[in-house]
Amino acid sequence: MPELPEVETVLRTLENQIKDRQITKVHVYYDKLILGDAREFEEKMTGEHFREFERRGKYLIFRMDHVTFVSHLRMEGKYYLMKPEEPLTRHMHAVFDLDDGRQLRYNDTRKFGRMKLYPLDYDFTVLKDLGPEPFWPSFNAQYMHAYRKGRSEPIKSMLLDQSFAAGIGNIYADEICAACHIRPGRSVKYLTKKDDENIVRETKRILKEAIAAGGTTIRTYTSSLGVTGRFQTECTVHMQKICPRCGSAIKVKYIGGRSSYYCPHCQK
DNA sequence: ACACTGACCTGCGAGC
DNA sequence: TGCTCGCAGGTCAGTG
Repeated sequence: MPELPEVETVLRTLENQIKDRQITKVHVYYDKLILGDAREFEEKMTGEHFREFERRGKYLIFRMDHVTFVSHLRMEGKYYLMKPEEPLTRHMHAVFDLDDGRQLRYNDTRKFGRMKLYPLDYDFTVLKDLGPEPFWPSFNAQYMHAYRKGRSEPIKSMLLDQSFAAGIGNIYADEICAACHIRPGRSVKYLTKKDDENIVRETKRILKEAIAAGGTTIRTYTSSLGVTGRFQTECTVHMQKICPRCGSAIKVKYIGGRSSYYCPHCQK
C-alpha cells in the first residue's frame, strides 16, 4: 500500500510511540517475512532499544543498539501497537513485546513485506538500486534529463523505477503525470526540458503536501496504530471517474504493469 | 543495458 | 448463493 508519504507517516508515528522502548521478546510467525534466518532475527532483536528512526524510499529504518532493523511494508504491511491480551489475528506475522507492556505487531495480509537486519553503521544514503530521495537537491531537472537519456519507456514506468527516484508509487506517479499534463504512457524520449522541470517540481510539491496531510487515504488506508490518515488530499486522477479540471471521463490504461489513470483531455 | 513478464500472497468485488 | 476471474498503492528474478 504505502508510498513515500505513508511510510514517512508510519515512521513518525512509531517514533512518537516507541522511541527508546526496549524489545523484551520477539516472535516471528511467518519465517519468509525475514530475509535471513528468522530465529537469528528473534535472537538479535531481543533486548534491543528503538533508538533512531529513518526512512529511505519506502524503507523504514530503525537504528537499534547493536543492529539496524529495516522493514519494507510492500503492499499491505502495517504496524499496530496493542495490548498482549488482544487476540492475535491470522495476518499478524511478527510480534515484538515492549518493556512498557505493549506489543508492536506487524500485520500483512498478502505477506509481501520483508524485514532484514543490517550492521548498525550501515549507510543507506548510497544504495546502487535506490535513486535520490525526491527532496534531495540532487533530484533536479538536470538529473532527470541525464537519467532518461537513452531510455524510451513510458514516463509512468520511470517514475515507478526506484533507481530513478526513491519512494514514488502508483498513486503519486499518476498524480504527478496529471499535474504536469502528461499522459502516463508518453515515452520519456519525447519529454522536453520544460517537462523535466515540471515533473521534478510537481513531484516534490505533491509528496510534500501528502506528508503534511499524513498520507493518502484511498480505499481503506489507515496507517499504523489506528492513525487514520487524517488526510483528505483528493487525488485528481487516480481512482477517479471524472477529471476535476475539465469534467472529462478519466481513462484507465495498463502501463508499466500497473493501472494508470489519466484525463485524455488535460494530459497529452 | 533496457524493457517487459511472471511470481510472490490473500481478499474482495464483479460477472456469470 | 456460489464459483471463477481480475485486480490490488511493490519489488525481484528471469527473459529476449
